[in-house]
Amino acid sequence: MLPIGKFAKAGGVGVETIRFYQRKGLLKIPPHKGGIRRYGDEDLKQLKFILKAKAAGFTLAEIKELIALDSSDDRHKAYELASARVTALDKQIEELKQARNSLQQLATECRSSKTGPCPIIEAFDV
Amino acid sequence: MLPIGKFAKAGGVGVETIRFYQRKGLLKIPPHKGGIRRYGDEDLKQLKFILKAKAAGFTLAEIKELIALDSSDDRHKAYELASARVTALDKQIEELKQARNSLQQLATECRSSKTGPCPIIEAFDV
DNA sequence: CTTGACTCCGTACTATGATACGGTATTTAT
DNA sequence: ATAAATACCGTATCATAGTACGGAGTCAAG
Repeated sequence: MLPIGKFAKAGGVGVETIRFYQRKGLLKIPPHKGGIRRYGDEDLKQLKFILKAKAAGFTLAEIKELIALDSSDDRHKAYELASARVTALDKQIEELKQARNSLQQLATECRSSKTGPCPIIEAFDV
Repeated sequence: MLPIGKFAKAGGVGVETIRFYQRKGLLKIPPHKGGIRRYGDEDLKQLKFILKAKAAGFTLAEIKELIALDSSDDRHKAYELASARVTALDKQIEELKQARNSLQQLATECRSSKTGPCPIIEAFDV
């Protein structure tokens, strides 16, 4: 059972971020045994979930919804949220890949040739 | 030569966004021939560049830098910015792919089985 | 048994990227 | 030639996701 500082560190975020997520209702505030609140495995799991869901492009509001859904029986809603995000992710991944390739080419050109400006704006003119 | 409303529409953004980019120095403010400013092909190209660079994950501040660089001869800086972003994009694309797969699986499970909650938090427990 | 680090909690501030408002001026369509 | 739609510009407000501050309380090591 960790105090907030260790808990935050275990998740790789700052203390203030924990408190922020608590205020938003994404993490519950543990009962305090004598003044200082302590966090356990479940809390850490929840925090890691939040961070991964964030990395998947969910907003905090959506994550809150997912957490509520996690213990509910609304499979349909869960399915919808997940598959909408899969679709959005597919689109985004494609976009990022394209952008990546444009940039890679730009980088290569900028490195190989010696003089004159890099046509940065042109490079994205796909 | 388009007035701001048509120009914004051509780029798929709102008028206020154009004005915002102008204030930020990402778009230049064209001279006004008799009260109303008009935008041409170059402006549209620049706007589209901004939007694509944004999609590539550059911040507006970085985009401003890229635009300045576009007409400068600092190939080295351009190379650095581009390749740093390529690295970041590769990482992000990987992350998104993982997230995508977790979600896809979650969606499938939520659809196929009929009862009980979807283990949403578990699903990300990779 | 104190001193320094950590916690608690409320409130305020920050950064980023827009969006909205409002008064005046100018177009454009009828 | 006049009314509705646009444009101009400065300033204000918003949403998201934090980050910081400050005073009071608590804990742990020397």
